[in-house]
Order: sequence, then structure tokens, then C-alpha cells
Amino acid sequence: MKPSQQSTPKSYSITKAQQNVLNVIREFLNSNAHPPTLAELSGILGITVNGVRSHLLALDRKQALKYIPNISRGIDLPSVQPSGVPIYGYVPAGNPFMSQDNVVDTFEVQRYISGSKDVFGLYVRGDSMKDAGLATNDLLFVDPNVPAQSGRMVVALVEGEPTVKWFHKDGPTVSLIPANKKYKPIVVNKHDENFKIVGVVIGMIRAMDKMRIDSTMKLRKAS
Amino acid sequence: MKPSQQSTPKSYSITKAQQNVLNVIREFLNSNAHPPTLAELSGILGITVNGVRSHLLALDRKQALKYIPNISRGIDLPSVQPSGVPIYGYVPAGNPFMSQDNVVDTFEVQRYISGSKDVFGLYVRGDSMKDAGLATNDLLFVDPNVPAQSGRMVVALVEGEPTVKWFHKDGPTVSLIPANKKYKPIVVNKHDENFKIVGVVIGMIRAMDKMRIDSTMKLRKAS
DNA sequence: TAAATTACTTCACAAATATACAGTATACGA
DNA sequence: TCGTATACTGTATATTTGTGAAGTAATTTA
Repeated sequence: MKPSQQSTPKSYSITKAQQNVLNVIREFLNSNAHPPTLAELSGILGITVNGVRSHLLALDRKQALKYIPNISRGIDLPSVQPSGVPIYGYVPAGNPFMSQDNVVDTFEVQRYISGSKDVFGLYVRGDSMKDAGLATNDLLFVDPNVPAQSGRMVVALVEGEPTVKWFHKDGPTVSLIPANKKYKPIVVNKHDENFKIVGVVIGMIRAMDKMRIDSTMKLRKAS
Repeated sequence: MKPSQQSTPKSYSITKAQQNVLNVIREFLNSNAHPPTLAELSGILGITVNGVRSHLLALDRKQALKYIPNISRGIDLPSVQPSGVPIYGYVPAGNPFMSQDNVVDTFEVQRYISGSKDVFGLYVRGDSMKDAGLATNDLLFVDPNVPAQSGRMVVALVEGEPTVKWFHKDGPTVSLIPANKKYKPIVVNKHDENFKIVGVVIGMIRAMDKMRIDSTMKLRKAS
């Protein structure tokens, strides 16, 4: 944390008063789509406009925010908000796990559906991928720009019908393998006109608002 | 879509010029943390400040944005961006499914992890919920504010150890039921001190960047 | 302890911003 | 065709909002 540039003017770390200003700005941005003015901060903080200003200049120097001169509401907080949920770790894992220190990560879908901007979602229907843990109504994230490799889950168009399967390439032929003994693999020629890889499954999300134990019971009986 | 209030002033739908203003504002917000001023929009659009103003007033009337009078940069665009991926429908389903008309929904995590602000994420480890489709490294969304009901999946603390199970209440006792024949249900008294429901599982997400067919193969052999 | 930074205040002032009011011309729906 | 909304322009004019310069006191680091 030592200054790497000798040109950097000497400065203390962020002080309590400055942190307070920062917090007030953050709060302001939670209820307003625009940053506050100096006068507004002045009113909230109970100090004069120039008092606020000197804090902003200091915070800008310390890179805690960007203070753009001469323009109204020219306060830019970097990295807005995680907009996400904290992630605490693994289950089961060491406890107590629900503490702020224990936040392993912050959830951002971008992390999961990273990659190309062409990623799209697709709902699962049917049980052909049951053993891979997919159930009807699960939502798949499919990336059309990821090249299909053996061992990956893909969405393919077979004779115009979209289907989710494991992908396996074997010389001139490719196999689409279901994760359910009830169904047989589909084997086609690599250049078959009636066959097309739509994309690779890079993620999945499931809403469990209404999911009940019954579904597992059925699974249990079936297996 | 007919106006429900007779007090609503007559107005056309958003015109091309207005849509253009809207687009410019959106673009502005993509590169700036603060909304534009009337003067800035005037410069970009090539019309006078009052021209801009009348557009903003019209757009406010049409609820396309909020125009806050008397404050600088008082332009609030609702629902910033979907930040999401389009969802096309079910698999398998009628084709051709990848067309803009076919967008069933736009993915927003909020939709899935809706409810309280206390929702948090938790990684799954182990195979005790295998038959419910959960695998190690899956990320669960847990809501501590949803009351546990029989049939729902819950995260519980049993003697200090966090665990994911199906929840079943039966008079004075509650059962935590694993979705894997290898494990036995845990039955405890409702008021047992060593037992505590942390929250209800409301969703799950899985990253499949590296997931390979091998894992299914193993599942197949095991079942 | 000396030099610098913080944490403010006050008074004055220059820009930046939004409004008011008055027009002109075009397009649209009943 | 009438009445209204749109799509602007222009000239002023109020406010809002940000800056400058100077100063006081407390705090911090070397």
C-alpha cells in the first residue's frame, strides 16, 4: 500500500469524516438516480458547501471517487453496487458461516454467463437429462460462441428439433448422449445437414419457489 | 391498454424524435455516472435547450422517464437495463425458436431471488441431495425470511453443522430428509436447541464451464 | 516541535442550469 | 376542418451549483 509514485502528494488514508461523506453519497444514490450536489450534501452533513467541497477534493485525490470539476452533480462512485447476494461458502462447512467476514464472493450472473454477449436462456423440458441433474423448468444459459468439445453439454438442432445432450465427437460422427437410460444416444454424421449445434450450455439456474419434496419422491421411486 | 382515467390528458405514443432523446440519454448514462443536463442534450441533439425541455416534459407525461423540475440533471430513467439474456422458450419446443418474437422473458436474477433483501448464496458440497438434482459446487439462494413449510428445501443448522435437506413437519417433530438413499433422514424435536432452520432454498444456479460428461457417467454407474 | 493535512467557516462571484413566455410550422385524429 | 399535440426557435431571467481566496483550530507524522 506504499505510494508507488514519488509525485503522489502526501496524504493520510481515508478519515472518519471522509468515510461518512462517502456513505452519505452512497445512500443518496440508493434513492436517487443522480448524484447529489454539493449543496445537498451540505444540507445532509450539516456543514457548509465549501466544507463538503474540500472533502470531495480529498476523496478524489485518494481515488475513493471521481470529482469532476465545474459540472453539477459531478460525483462518480466507482463500482456502483454489487447488486447481488453475498456468498458465504460451502455447505456443509465450518461454522459459524453467516458472518460478514465469511463472504467468499458476491454473486454476479455475469460471472456465470461470462463470455460472449450472445448468451441466451432456454428452459428445460422433459427428463432426458435427468441424471445430469436437469429438470423441467430449469433455465439453461447457452453460449453460441463457445466451440463444442467432447464432454460438454450442448443444445443441438436435430431435424429442426432443439434438444439438450452431452456432446461427443468421434472421428466423422458425433454423438448426442442423453443423461437417462430410458433414451438412446443420437449418432449423426459431422456434416449432416439436419444437424446443427446451437451452442454450449455454460450455466443453469433453477427457481425453487414451488418445488416440493414430491418431485424427489417420484425420482426416488423411479431410480 | 385504454386509458383508465378520464383525467389523463390526451397524448400520442412515443414519437420518433422522443425515442431519439431517450436513446441519447441512455447512451449518455452508459459513459457517465450522472444524467445529462438540458444543455448537454441540446448540444448532442442539435436543438435548443427549450426544445429538449419540451421533449422531456412529454416523455415524463408518457412515463418514459421521470423529469424532476428545478434540479440539475433531474432525469431518471426507470429500470436501467435488463443486464440480462433473452429467454427463448422451452427445450424441446416448437422451432424455429431463436427469433426476437419468441423471447419469452428476459432473465433477471431478481425474479428468481425475489423476496427479502436478506437472500444469500451458499455452495453445495456432497451428494446428499443428489436425487433432487443438486451437485457439489451448485450455488443455492437461501431466503431466511421465508417460513419453512413441509415439502420445501431448507438449510438447517444441526448441532452447529449447516446442511441442506427437504423439510417435513409432523406434529412435534421435524424431519430433514436427504435426496439420496445412502443417507438417513434426521428427525428432531421442534424445540430442539441443537436444531435451527437457517432459511428456505428459493433457487439454485450452476456454472457449467468445466462440467464434463464424465460426471454423468459416474452418476449412471452409481444408480 | 515544526510542517503538513484535515476539517471546517465566511464572503464574494462566476458559471452552469432550468424556467417563463411568446412564437411558428407541421402532423394527427375526430 | 377544427382542436390539440408535436417540434421546434428566441430572448430573457431566476436559481442552482460550483469556485476562489483567506482564515481558524485540531490532528498527525516525521
